[in-house]
Amino acid sequence: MATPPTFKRLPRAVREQQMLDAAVKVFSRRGFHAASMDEIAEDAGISKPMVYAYLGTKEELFVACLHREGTRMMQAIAGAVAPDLPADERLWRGLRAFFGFVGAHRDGWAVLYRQARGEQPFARELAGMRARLVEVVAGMLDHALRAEGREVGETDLEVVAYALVGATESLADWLADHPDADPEKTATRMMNVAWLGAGQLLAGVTWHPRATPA
Amino acid sequence: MATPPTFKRLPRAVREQQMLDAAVKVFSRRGFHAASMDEIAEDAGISKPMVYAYLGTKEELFVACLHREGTRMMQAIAGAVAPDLPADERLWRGLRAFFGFVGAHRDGWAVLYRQARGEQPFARELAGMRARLVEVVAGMLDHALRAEGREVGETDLEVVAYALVGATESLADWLADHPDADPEKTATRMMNVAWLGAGQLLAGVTWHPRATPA
DNA sequence: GCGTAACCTTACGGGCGAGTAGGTATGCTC
DNA sequence: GAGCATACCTACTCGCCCGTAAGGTTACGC
Repeated sequence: MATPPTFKRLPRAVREQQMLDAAVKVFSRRGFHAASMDEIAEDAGISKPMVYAYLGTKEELFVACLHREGTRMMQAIAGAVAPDLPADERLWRGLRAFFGFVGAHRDGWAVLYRQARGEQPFARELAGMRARLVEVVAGMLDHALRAEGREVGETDLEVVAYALVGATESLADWLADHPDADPEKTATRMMNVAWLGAGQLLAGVTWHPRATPA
Repeated sequence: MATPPTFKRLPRAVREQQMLDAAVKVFSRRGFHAASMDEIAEDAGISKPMVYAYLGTKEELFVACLHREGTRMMQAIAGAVAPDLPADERLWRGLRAFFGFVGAHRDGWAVLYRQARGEQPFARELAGMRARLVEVVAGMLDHALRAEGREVGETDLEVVAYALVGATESLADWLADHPDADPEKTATRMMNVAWLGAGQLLAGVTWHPRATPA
């Protein structure tokens, strides 16, 4: 026949990646429920049964997206952070890697951050990843604090780490919505907020309510 | 008949509030799509057609939830912040009001923060509220900076404000997941991070990358 | 060149849930 | 206590979309 049409036969591994790409794209735009398997299949240039054959049901497909994007992100960060560097250098490299990842994978970020958060079955999965990040940050703070001979309650540490992670995510979201923004510069800005604020804590400065009016 | 059953006839305004209460509850747990109008109606102790009669379609119902919770939150904050106070006092009161609101309306917060964010039609609505908050925070920073005779680019200001708002939201989320946590104390913690970090900026301290290795 | 296994399709079943049609009871006004 | 408006219900329609059955086509071993 003429036009042995664009339907090239491809090995499974390749198709799977194409499907995941399409799924991430569609899920990020529509959300889990509003996304249709038909649209994902069409966007991947393949028919629906193939998706079921390779990646399974819709939930499993979403989880697969979560895993791929989450792993990529974690590896990007872990790969940038050498454990024997001083704390601020580690933080800086981690932030740079993180914002770099978000800038390069906006769809993936949207799935991780905006979509998976609300839907019950997946929220736990995400909370786990987030918790690991918080733990790492808290560890860095704790390490730095002890080096100064100071110490802070575990909950306080966790909460501050939470705040820092939240601030970072928020900036990532800002970045995702401003395609022209520079990841590097955004990382520098975040570094300023984080390191300077943390520096105060390290120095033992604290704010407390004034007259404590009822 | 015996048992003139619990079906009391109630005026419209009351039912509407009950429905909104139920809707917020169900939406917060299930998310927009997974929530069913039947479940909302049942939870409100009423039948489905009443919901349609009073609040309209599912989307309209969700928007109504967004509006009620959003307005409540904004009013709680605005009511706590007197405009002629010093900046740190205003920030402190705003934070206290905010965390107080979240602690008292965890479901409402979940709808605003976790659910509305991903779904396309509503994201804009939310982004607007968020933008107003960011603007207010940026305004406070700018005001404080000018009082010190310093000045900062508009984008920088916006980005820092974004980070602070993000950190605050993140802590709110932490609060929502820890029912025993104290909103007041959480607000104090956030105040520490925000004010101390901001204080550094006010003082003109900045962090910058060291040797700038490629 | 022919079997066989993997790749890929069209076309359908079936359930779930948004939205509605049409009717019943209750309170309020005069 | 007749009339009317408003609160309220049961029971349906209908479309969308997940998931699958059954069959066609390309490559590859031998």
